[in-house]
Amino acid sequence: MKGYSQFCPVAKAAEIITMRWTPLVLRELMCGGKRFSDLRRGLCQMSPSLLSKRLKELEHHGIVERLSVEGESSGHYTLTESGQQLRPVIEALGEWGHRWSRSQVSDDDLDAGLLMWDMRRRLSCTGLPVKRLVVHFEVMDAPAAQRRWWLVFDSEVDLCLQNPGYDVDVEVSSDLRTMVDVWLGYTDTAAALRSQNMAFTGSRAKVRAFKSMFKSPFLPAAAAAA
Amino acid sequence: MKGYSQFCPVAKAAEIITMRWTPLVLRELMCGGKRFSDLRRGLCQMSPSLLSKRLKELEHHGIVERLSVEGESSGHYTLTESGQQLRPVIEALGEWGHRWSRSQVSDDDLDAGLLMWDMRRRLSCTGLPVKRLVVHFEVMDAPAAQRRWWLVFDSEVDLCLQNPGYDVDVEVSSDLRTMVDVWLGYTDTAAALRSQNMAFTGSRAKVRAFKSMFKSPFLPAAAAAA
DNA sequence: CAGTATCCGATGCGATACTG
DNA sequence: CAGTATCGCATCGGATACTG
Repeated sequence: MKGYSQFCPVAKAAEIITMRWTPLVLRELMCGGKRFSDLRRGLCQMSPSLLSKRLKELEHHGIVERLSVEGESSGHYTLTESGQQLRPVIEALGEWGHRWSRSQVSDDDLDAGLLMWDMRRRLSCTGLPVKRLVVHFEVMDAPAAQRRWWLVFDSEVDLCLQNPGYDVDVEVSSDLRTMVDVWLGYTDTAAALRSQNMAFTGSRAKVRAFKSMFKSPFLPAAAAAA
Repeated sequence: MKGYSQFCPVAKAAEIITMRWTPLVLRELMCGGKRFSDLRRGLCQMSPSLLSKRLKELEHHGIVERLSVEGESSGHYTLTESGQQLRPVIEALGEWGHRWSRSQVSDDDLDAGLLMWDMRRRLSCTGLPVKRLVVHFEVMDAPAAQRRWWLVFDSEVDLCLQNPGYDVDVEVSSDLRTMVDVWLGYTDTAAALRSQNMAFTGSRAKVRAFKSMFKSPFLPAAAAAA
């Protein structure tokens, strides 16, 4: 990308940050992605060569650092101090997007894989009243390969496309649009259940446990918008 | 630009905001530019057709509104509520750029026209102890067409490439790099004068008056960085 | 002045295949 | 798994000229 030939700080920052995919690469790093394959999961439409190129560019600009890990063939990518300080930029983008581009979310922006991956990395199992909770999601209108997911809340949170073998505690079923709306905090979980666009199945106690932790991370943004 | 096929708010916002030139168009609007020609002055390397296209896109996304003005052939562009709320995004970009991309400012990012235009729109003459102050800038190393500028601080601030006829109160001369560094708050005015990379000429009183108003608008950012 | 139309070249980037 | 190399098309956008 050619520069803007302007000394203005907005222009200089934009030259680096606003290249295609770059804000999303930064988002992945800010969400804790470290390995190349972590990043790819959240950037599934991005070709590996382009991801590699962007990471090099970010490294070159001192935003990303590549750390080799003892005993592993490949290293980890992390944000430098300069990269950390881009957080307000990405957050501001996200807040604006949450508030103002809801209507732009088209059907082919909806991807069950990205949704589940985002849940897996943003839901925390701390304070769970049971030792382990196994939740089976069924995305009713997704293509076969993306219909069934298992989230296992244990010491870690785990995401599987195959039944991991444990007994299922809670079954969640819904269409994809509803699930995304709930996850983004546009629709209240209770409202989705009431309207029967979403259903939870399981013992009262397990369902309650699940509800207590299944909170949209976008609720602050949703509240700020209102 | 093709979208990212992600429902994530960061992605949806990035699809719109991070297109080439768009952050700079927004910057211009946020700095008060209203007419097509205002915008062009701050975007001198952008072709009018592309500016027109970007404005249409922004209008289409509900970020910019085009208001026709009574009795004028062309209207004014303004930010809608949604556009106003992009201010934190552009500001965050600018703050990061100010802090982290100083070293990336190359010689051909330096443009006397943009510098003077930015001064003209960001310096305010309120509180000036004289009724009018005429300042002549000479950018020693700029090409002939961009060497000499007059800023007239009156009820309004005016910028001319020709001597506007008034007597000059203060003469400022410097090389372009120094001027930009001072304007961006990287170099203190006093330090630039001491090192003789910049010189002010004029009566003691007029020079003092000028110094009192010639403040970098980036000082808050510079302070935050330190 | 305030834009629009057209053209064409560079290149960004997506797809695919490949390697340590 | 963690990337890299290559290829070719699409498109973005820069230049220029034009119009109301």
